[in-house]
Amino acid sequence: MSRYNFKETEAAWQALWAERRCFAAQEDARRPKYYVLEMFPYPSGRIHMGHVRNYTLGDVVARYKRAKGFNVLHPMGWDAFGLPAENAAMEKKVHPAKWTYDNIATMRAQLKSMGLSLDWEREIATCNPDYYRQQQAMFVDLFEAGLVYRKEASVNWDPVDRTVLANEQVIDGRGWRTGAIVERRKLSQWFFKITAYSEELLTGLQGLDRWPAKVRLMQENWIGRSEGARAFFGLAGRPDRLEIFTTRPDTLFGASFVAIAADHPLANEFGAGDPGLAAFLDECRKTAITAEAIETAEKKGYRTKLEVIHPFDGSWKLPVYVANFVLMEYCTGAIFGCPAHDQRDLDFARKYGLPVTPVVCPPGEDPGSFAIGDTAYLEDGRAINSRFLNGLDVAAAKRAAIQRLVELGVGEGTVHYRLRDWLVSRQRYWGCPIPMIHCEKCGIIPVAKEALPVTLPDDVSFDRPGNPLEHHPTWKQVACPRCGAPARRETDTLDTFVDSSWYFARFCSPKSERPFDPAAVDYWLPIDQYVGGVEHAILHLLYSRFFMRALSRIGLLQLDEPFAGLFTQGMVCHETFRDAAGNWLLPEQTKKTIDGAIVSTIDGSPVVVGRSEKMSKNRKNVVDPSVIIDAYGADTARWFMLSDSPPDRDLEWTTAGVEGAGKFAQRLWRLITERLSALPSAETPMPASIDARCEPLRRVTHKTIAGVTDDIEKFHFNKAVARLYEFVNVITEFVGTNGAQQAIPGCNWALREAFEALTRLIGPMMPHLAEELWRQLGHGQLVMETPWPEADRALTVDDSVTIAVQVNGKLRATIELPRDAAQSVAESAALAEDAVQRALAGKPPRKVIIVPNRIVNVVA
RNA sequence: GCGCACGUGGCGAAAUUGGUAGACGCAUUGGACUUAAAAUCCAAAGGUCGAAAGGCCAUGCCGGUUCGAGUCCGGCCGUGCGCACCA
Repeated sequence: MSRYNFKETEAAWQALWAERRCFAAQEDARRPKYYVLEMFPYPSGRIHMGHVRNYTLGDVVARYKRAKGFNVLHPMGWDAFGLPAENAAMEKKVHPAKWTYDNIATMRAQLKSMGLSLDWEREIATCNPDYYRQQQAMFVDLFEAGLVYRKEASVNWDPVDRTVLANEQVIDGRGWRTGAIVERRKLSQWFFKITAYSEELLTGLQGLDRWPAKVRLMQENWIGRSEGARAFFGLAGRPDRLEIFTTRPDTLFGASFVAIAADHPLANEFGAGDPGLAAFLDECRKTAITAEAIETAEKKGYRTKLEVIHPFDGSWKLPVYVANFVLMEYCTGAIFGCPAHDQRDLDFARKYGLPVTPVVCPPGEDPGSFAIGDTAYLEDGRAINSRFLNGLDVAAAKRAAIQRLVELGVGEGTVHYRLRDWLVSRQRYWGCPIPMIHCEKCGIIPVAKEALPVTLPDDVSFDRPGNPLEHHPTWKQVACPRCGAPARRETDTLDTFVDSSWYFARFCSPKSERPFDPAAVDYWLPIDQYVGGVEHAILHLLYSRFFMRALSRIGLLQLDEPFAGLFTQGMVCHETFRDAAGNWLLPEQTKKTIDGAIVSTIDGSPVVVGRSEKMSKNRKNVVDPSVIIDAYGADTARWFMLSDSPPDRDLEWTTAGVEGAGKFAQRLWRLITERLSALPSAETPMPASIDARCEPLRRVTHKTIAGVTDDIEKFHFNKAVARLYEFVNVITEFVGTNGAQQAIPGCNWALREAFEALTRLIGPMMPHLAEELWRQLGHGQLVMETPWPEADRALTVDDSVTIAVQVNGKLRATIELPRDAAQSVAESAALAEDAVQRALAGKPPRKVIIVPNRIVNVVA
């Protein structure tokens, strides 16, 4: 029995693909293009199973589309800047650049062993000065276009990584990488003006019909559009005014107080002359901002000595509170409270004895007697107690109130977005230097384009905490480009999410002297299919959508949406193991004893098996892809990744599953290679007449072609796998299990057809095995150069159909009928069934429902 | 708290979108081959009653619509994800 030697075979085909430059892409106006991309990896050391899944999914698409005749671009690169390199530098005394490039070399070799159809000639690394030089030029252009600015703001500070973070990188009040509770710090920082595109980024989502609805919704919520009005309340006895935002301008006559944030300028001003207020402000600032803290924190206010005047009535004064639930970060940091129609305001009013005036009357209630109890009324109704608004419904009252605000010059209708500008400066070394110079005389001056790139100095030390660029003895000393006086180079570097916001466009012309070659980006963009983890639903995917718009503004390309199709894959999970002391154990440090118990291989002690979780180094529930590829081969690892679980769901890694995949590869090998001698040659045309006994096999072949094609188009790879198993089972049954002698003698041509279809259909999933089988089948051409098989429609539709027969909705029999048989034929055939008659128990059917080619339901 | 998903055998999952629930795989059990094991092949298998034929019960729970519901509607329960003092 011959065994498939995956080790030699995989290496040989990989070498041949590389030698023939099979995956090198070139623009070709005559062919339809297809750009498929997986999110590029951070070179952390070695690839993990998440990478294997991600790149396998993308590679199936790439190879399939190539076979379908598309000109496919499928590149790979490295998201190479980032903090782990600096941490490694501190711990292992190795330079971040060396650490990073060593990791890239390791991971590149690992990826190559997977047999991915990647165009390695386009490989890029974001830490390469050739790459970040372009990014620095973009930064300067964006600065000049007003899309980059520097301002002092209250920002998120991660005390562990010792850098600021963007809003998107703070999750539940904690840094996204470190998990440390972020602090608020007032710092001068660089921002990208993503808010200039709030509306566009929101409406653009509607056109992304090949994105998961979930991701679109998340971005929609993140942008957080709310329509309402801004209104000005005059400060009693002062010339200035207080600006508030509300979504309910129709309830202005129900106002009973105004509340401002503790960080509001007015709060600070009054705190100076009011020790009680000063103490309250202190208390507010100390309150943590984690989810739990917010959940439990009591809603508190402090009544200031300030009063404001109602925008609609100069004689109506309202008290001003400082309240701990009003956020300076959101909108103007000031609200008006309408207790009758907002639950939080109601609680507040009850607590501090403020009036509760209903101004919206529910339908059916008497306006004269309607009163609010413990629950605010939030629904629609008619305006009451609201002078000129009385009688209007909520929507009309909103419009009328806004109109009056405008007439009186005390406000206007407005749209507010939750999205904040993107804070991009980081106080770290291993990132793209921000090409700016601070001159005492001239201010902030961009580095001249000719002087780019501003490269990172090599001679840095990580001996003390903080930014090594800041500590460098000479690097930041520079002459002002404008006046020549001694000036200071910007020592902040860019958020690595900037690097990843345009890498996919750089792949179109990775060696261009300009950021992009216009012909190349015109040809390849947008990306037809992007594949990656859902954890980037907001961060990377939103930033990139913004960045393409910003780059279009400065004329580098013309593109709004970079990712026409998006697929978010699930995680790779594995059981977790701990020993008696609670220490995590690697899967290979555990074994199953004869009686089924799991014990440690270190000391034989019992192991506690925990629930399956995402593979992570912390929990040690990881399996090294290289170990698997060495033991089972890349094709087997890929096949397992594709079987069983739908790609968008989490996948449970099991040794048994991988072994099953390996067995299938061997089974395929035997099935085909053991019967080669019986087959007609590869060039034999279809015989003029084919033995009727071959038809069942031919039908299954063509149905499988049609089914697998449809499954791949829809990303239902697990179903494609199941279908191929079924196909193999059918072929096996057809040929018998003891070699070729049992096959129907006249059907060798049909058998070759089945084998060839099978080989081509597994090509995207198990490319090496497919190539080898294709060669064994006598083909000189590569299977990856062979067009995708076409199903013969005449063979995918059966002449007869199995119809279910129900009595009162319960299955009683099945009948075989010619396709599209007359309803009367179906009815009499159904009624002729014994089981049907038994179920009817002699009663005549009241009604017979017939769905052609599907079902007959007899109603008794 | 708000929003969005999802709940199907021992396990991963299918189910042509309202029409034969459990395809396919894993694990399991029996058998063949073998001195034996591995590998391979064949077969069984949702639960339950039954010797069998066959019946009944089964898609988280409770209702509803329908000739017919895993699929649609309403209400619970549970899990996961996102956002969260959002004005």
